[in-house]
Amino acid sequence: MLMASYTEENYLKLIYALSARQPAGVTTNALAERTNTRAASVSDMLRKLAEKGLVHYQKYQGVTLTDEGHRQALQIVRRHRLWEVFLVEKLGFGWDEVHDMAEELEHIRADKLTDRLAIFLGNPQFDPHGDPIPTPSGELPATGYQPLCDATMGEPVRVMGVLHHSPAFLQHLAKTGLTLGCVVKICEISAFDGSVALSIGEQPAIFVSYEVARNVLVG
Amino acid sequence: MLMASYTEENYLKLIYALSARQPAGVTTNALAERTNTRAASVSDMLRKLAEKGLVHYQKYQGVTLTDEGHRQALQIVRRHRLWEVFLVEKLGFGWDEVHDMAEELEHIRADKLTDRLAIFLGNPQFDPHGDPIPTPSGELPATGYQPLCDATMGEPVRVMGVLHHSPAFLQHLAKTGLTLGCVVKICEISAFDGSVALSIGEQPAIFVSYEVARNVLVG
DNA sequence: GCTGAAATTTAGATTTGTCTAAATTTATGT
DNA sequence: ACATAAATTTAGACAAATCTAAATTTCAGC
Repeated sequence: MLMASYTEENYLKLIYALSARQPAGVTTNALAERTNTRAASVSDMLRKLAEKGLVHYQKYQGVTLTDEGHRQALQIVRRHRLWEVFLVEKLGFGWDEVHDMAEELEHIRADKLTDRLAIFLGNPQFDPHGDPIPTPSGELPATGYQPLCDATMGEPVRVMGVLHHSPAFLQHLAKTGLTLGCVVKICEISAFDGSVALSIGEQPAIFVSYEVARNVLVG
Repeated sequence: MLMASYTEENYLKLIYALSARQPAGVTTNALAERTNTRAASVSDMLRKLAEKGLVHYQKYQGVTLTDEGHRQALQIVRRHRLWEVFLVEKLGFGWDEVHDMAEELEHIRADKLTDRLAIFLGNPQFDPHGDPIPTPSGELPATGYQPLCDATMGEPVRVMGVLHHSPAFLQHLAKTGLTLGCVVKICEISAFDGSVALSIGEQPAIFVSYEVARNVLVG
């Protein structure tokens, strides 16, 4: 009754991720879109996950994780983020290349493997995208980071993470020079289109779209 | 038409492994025993693999790999053995603990991952059990090793590998002191039960069963 | 060469995760 | 409030990988 299949794990992880934006309950359509399946398939799966006690599910009312579902989701997230560290730090991949590989590696459940991997990596607290890595017992270091677009104008802040992990977004960041750890300052937010004028370190100011500023975390 | 499923990969790998002992064709029952499934299920799968062009299959006559099947099997074996090196060399596992984890890791197909892993590990030629690691292009370093039981009496030889990978066997070896790389000499083969008297390095002679001697490779 | 045993395959069913199409429930606009 | 649009669920089907039970083929002993 307790062990989730590969597919079920992907649902748990996705419900966890979308819960941040939809705390009252993740919708069927939102899940269908992100899993590249149809809403009908999602309904079936939610019923099954509810039977297993991994989600709270009321028909037509969206879904949230149970305590057990939340615990399992955090384990998956922990494995995903540890493998991302491995791929970047040890194998030399770029942070824009590792998501799909980590997506497969995360499903290997052997706790001994995960724990030794964490030790091998020096028990990192954050993955290459700045996301916190849950501890073995499921605690998630709180970050208190905020989106770059909400930072105080003129105040220097450090880039600590991203909200999007798509290769396209990460490569775009690389081109603008916005790398993890660099210090930036908002110079101006355009009244015309919301574009954000930034200075990165001592460089002259550049413009990034509001969409970019909304998906970069600073602290 | 070309990509094999997780389960199909396990069949290919197994057919490859059993082909060494049954070059004329691996039997359905042999596969059923090793996959923990029934002969009927194996029949179904062999028909499917034949349709995909991965095996030569004549009803009632056993199965062999096609060139493409052989190529894919070697890729899987390469990944399996590279991950075993990683688990032992980098994460500090014993050689008796790594098989099941490698069994899952081997199914991650990303070539970039496999190639970078090989580089990270220093392009090893042999896994922790002494088995040769196929190259990216599918060449398998020939070893010319022979079972310990066939070694010339009184002649010192070096332990280079094992034919069995079960934790029970490997832990038994550890207890007798037969480790990879150690130098041994056959002192006597018992006429009573085939037990083999060995001296390991400068230590006084010990007895191991014929079954042990048959599954240790020396060269 | 026959005959029974062993090995193998076929037939039909089951489970998992998906689909399409139809039915149902909730939300929206006036 | 009420019609209709949007979201969601149900119904029925399918492919993958397995099973049991029955049928078939091969093999071994004589």
